[in-house]
Amino acid sequence: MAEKKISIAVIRRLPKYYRYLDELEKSDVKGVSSQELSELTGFTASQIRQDFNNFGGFGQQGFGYNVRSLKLAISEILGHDIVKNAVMIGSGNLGKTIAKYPGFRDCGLNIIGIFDRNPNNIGQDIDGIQIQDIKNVENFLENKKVHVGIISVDKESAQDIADLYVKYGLKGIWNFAPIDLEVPEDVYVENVSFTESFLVLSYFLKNK
Amino acid sequence: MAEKKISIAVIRRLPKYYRYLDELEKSDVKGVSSQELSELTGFTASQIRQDFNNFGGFGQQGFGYNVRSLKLAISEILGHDIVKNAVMIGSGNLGKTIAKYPGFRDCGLNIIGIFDRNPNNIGQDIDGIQIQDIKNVENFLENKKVHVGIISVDKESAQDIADLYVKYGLKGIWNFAPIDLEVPEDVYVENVSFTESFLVLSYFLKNK
DNA sequence: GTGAATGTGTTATAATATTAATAATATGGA
DNA sequence: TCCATATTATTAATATTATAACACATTCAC
Repeated sequence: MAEKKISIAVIRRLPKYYRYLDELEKSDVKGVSSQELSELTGFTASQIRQDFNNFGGFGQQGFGYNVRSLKLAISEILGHDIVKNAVMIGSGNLGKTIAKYPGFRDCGLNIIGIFDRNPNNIGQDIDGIQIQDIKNVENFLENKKVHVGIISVDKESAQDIADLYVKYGLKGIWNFAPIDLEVPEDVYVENVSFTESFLVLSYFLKNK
Repeated sequence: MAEKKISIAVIRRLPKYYRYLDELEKSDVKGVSSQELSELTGFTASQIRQDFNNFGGFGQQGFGYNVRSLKLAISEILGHDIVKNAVMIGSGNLGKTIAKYPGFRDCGLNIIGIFDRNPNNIGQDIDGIQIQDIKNVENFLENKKVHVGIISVDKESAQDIADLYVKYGLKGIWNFAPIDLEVPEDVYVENVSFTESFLVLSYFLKNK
């Protein structure tokens, strides 16, 4: 198969489509047109049709898209339904918040281990997961099937943690530290940066 | 003046430039070339020069860019140095984490009020700010100079909060709820979506 | 059944963004 | 002072992304 490469811009729109399709399905709506989705999402109908066509024609001419099957298709592409075991290092405020965040289960995120070096945190329980001493993390990564490494430590330690994740073969890193991690080609890093986000807001506050 | 519009893609790169320039300045580096910045940021040197030229030539041919003045220029563009008073509604795990997040002061974020409807939270103190009853928020917005509204409530309440912020004339909303807010043209909403971020990671985990 | 209306899939066009190429300019050493 | 070097500013070329256009399949009313 030709494996047409789907652009990152399209990928970043998929979760939004998914969200609305999920809502529609819950409201028992069976079909939806690109025009209707356009009104919901704010993207143009043309773009929506283009996006969906990236992964094969789902629509039915004269009718629109079947909500359920389109949602499933997007879910499939995003790997929504696959369970992704994750380890978190750093259980400060941010780590705890992420670990407790509702709705991740629905994305297939399954945090199976949380580690910290702070003795005050070790032993605490976050939604049924006990925070372990970071000393145990290598052993844990060695023996468990872990797909995603979450980094919620300060920026000084973040690269070390990333190196550790890479060493144990994790291919996905979810990084909350405000630093650019250096990882091999085949590892994907998804950054969440509060500061960068806020600065963009700051820009528009000033220039709008 | 011609007010050349700077594209959003450029704006989203600026915080990263700022970060590295800040580091360089702290290491007492006086000048930097686009080539060097390229190695640091991962953007091409050509793109970096283009970006900087969007807001006037700062470089010196044969030498590069002056770290300090370039940093100041970017800071100026982002409105980094301007104090932005903010109100937060929703002081659950996420709200508390944001409120305590270190480094925001350096971006000009100044949270002056935190509100919640949960009696268990009201009265608690977050880094010197007392959580108030949400009943008081209208009065607060009426009387204080507030620039940014932070939304850290669940998605069911988010639109109501947004409406409230809009009603009191705030022009910037920092939204952490997983929903697209409807606001007038002149209000800018910056979304932070953990779920969307994670799903992109999920995609690459599967397709890389 | 037939024809108008709907709405996709696809191709064409336009707009943006990125990268490359080149001309211009400051620096520093002989 | 003049030349070689470094490196920007600017223009040009390319690639990517988004929008528009339209032919054609499907539905639905009559």
